[in-house]
Amino acid sequence: MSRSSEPKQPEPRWRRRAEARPEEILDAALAEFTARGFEAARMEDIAKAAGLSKAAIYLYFPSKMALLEALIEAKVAPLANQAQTLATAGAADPLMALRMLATAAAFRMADPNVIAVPRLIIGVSGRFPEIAEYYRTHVVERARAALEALVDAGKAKGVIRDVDTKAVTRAFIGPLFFEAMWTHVLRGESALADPHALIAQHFDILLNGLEPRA
Amino acid sequence: MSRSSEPKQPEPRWRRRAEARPEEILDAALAEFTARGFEAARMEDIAKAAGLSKAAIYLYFPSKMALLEALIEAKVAPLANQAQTLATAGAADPLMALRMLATAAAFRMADPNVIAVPRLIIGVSGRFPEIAEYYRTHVVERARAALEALVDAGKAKGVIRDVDTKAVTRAFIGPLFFEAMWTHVLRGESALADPHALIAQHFDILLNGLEPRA
Amino acid sequence: MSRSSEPKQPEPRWRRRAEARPEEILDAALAEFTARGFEAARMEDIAKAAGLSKAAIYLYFPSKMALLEALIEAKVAPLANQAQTLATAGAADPLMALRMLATAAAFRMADPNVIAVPRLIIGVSGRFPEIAEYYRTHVVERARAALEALVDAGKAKGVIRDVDTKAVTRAFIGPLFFEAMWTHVLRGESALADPHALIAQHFDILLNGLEPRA
Amino acid sequence: MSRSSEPKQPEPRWRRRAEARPEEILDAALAEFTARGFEAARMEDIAKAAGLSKAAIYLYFPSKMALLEALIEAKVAPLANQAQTLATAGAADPLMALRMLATAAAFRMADPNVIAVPRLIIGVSGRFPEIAEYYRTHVVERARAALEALVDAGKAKGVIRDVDTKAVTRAFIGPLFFEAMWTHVLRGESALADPHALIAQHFDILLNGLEPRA
DNA sequence: TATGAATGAGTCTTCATTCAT
DNA sequence: AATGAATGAAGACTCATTCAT
Repeated sequence: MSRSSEPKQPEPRWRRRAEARPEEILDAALAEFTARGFEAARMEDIAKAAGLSKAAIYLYFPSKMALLEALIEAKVAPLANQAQTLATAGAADPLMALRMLATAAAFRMADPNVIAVPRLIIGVSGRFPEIAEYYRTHVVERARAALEALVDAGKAKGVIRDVDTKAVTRAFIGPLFFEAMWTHVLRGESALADPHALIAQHFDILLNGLEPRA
Repeated sequence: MSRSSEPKQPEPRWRRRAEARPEEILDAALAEFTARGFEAARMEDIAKAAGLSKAAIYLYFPSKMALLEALIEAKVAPLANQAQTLATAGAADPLMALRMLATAAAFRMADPNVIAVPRLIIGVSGRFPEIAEYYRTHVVERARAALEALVDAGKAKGVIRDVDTKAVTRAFIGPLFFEAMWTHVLRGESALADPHALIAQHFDILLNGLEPRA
Repeated sequence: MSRSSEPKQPEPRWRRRAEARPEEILDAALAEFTARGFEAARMEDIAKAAGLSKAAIYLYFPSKMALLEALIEAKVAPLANQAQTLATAGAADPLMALRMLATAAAFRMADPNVIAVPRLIIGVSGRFPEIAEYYRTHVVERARAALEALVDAGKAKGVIRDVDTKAVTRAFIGPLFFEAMWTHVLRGESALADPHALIAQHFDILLNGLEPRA
Repeated sequence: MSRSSEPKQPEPRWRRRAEARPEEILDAALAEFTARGFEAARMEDIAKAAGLSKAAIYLYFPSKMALLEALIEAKVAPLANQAQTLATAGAADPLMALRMLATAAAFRMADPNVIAVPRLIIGVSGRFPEIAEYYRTHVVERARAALEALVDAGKAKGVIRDVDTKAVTRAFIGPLFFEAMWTHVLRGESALADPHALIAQHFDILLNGLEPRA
């Protein structure tokens, strides 16, 4: 039990938190990029937001562009995983999985960060198509694939009508995406004041297509 | 001799295109803004694309920002009108109106210019919220209102089930919007290779929610 | 005779001397590069010396490096030609040619600009070996070749002893080069206060080797 | 216990190389300064080459400039001594001394380090005239003086013709200097592939001027 | 109306130098 | 003695905008 028995762990008191820095910087960068756009964001502001001097950022990232890339990559990895998980975990009860997914999505939509990255990508897609492509292949395409797998599973199980899988998927994603843009980019009044009710409505529409009503 | 005898024709040899200029410039600006983003777009490139010298642009627009504003305004006006028209024209047969609308939208989606403005707005929304607001109130809100009017009309006529109007509207717009982003921003392969078929599918899903199948 | 008969030569009164600029800039650049070294020279100072704003330089040269390259090239061309001329023009009386050459060189040595370029090249040779090579092949090697041709011609005519051509050439160039460095780089007191006398001495030494004294 | 009993040996485990450090650093500095020029050389690279961290250099030298100064001084001292020695040691047989000197110089010329310092000085002379002056007074002027002493001694002994001492000296140094620049700075093919033979030729020229052939 | 030339203000990036450990 | 982390100051380069013609 006794910690005292352990040999000396030099563990400098706080090591100037060097290894926390990259993440802090990326967070600051995302914030600035989102607020001002990639081009208009100033390294100095990112630095200030991260609590560093301008020059210090370059100890961790070699350029503004690298910051953007690292940012995308960092934010993308978890999403890709989630998609993977979803497809397998939901295979047992695809319909339930879709329902839960929509509800979860609707709730997370209150967080402006959710669309921060997509929005950023839309902004830079013209100049850096590789980034758009990276996002498409690593996130959107995987998410689509996961959803399609769920729908196909549902169709196989007979719990979902025989509709075009791609169309359903699009019909599933689209409104959520649009809602996010509407709310956080256009700053329109969210229709999701009561996400429960509205998602139910939305899903009802979809489900009526998927699962013909009695 | 005799200049004085002529009526006041100030030698219009080159004049002809003069008043076409503003529009040409705006087109060039939209192209550059879309391709590079507002910040990264260079006045010089816009000028080149419009066939003018950099300085000449300033004879028509006082600043880059003014270019952006004029651009939005110019592209927005027709849309606002269309929305207006739609609501009234479609009142007679709302369901048919919605169908035609979806089909038309799907077809126009092949044109990358369709999302050029929305995309641009997403890009600058962080820095110029007024622009985002302008677009929201002048375009998106009106379009929504028009659609909602159609749906409500449909419900009143009994040809549309009693669902939540806002939800249907979102379910109608969302997938189209998403498809546009997917295709032109992320450069994903369009699911609309055969728009007819797919829109039918999409609409089928919606309609199954709107108009319960037998 | 009458100019008046000619059609309108628009010839703007002074055309803002745009085409004189590049040379002015190069001169300023040479001065700064020589005074401070390539790295330490600031574009702003070059601009100031050339009577322009910093940004204006970039209308004529795309980068500091380009400035250096253009500079070398501009200063090198005439030298290369002179070498060419020398070899042919002097073929008739090689000994006289060498004498005159040495005298001319000694006189021009008073001008600090003479070694400005060689000195600059020595300074940047480590970082930009291509520039050193360019200078070697275009200037030094040609000069050597021209001198060697003269010496060989002299030997063929019997007015120069049968010494090793390369060695003579080196013995001819070396002291002049050293004198230049001594005077302008190390700011030592020139031994050439009376170039005539000293060149005579120097040449006497050489000639006594070339043409054994009675 | 008992530390007190030991004599003051402050644990010299690692000490050994400590006092070699300054020299190692200076060597690294010379290498970098030569390769990139004083301005372009980065302290970090010097540190790396010397096997230290950037900050550690400052424990030995207070600034980059100090590094340059120390460097010059360190490299200059031996040269000054050699010159001193030369003049006295060669007084007995000045002609032989000059011959040996030339041969030795020619052989040492294969080592690129020989001109490293002169080259460096030429590079920084514009910005730091004091350094150029230091080098001139401490090295070049002394070397000249030593050579002139030899020549004068030769003249006094009657083994050297009565030429202008300064001119001979210059004629002696110049070609060697030029050869060094040619070889190591311009990277031209050395004429000294066989130094013996060529020096003989070179010296032959000089000596024929000093000591008229039969 | 049109433009080649010019510039002021700004941004990214670098680097000698210092600091805390 | 040594270093990883940090920064202030500076410089190359860009670009929206203005000016003179």
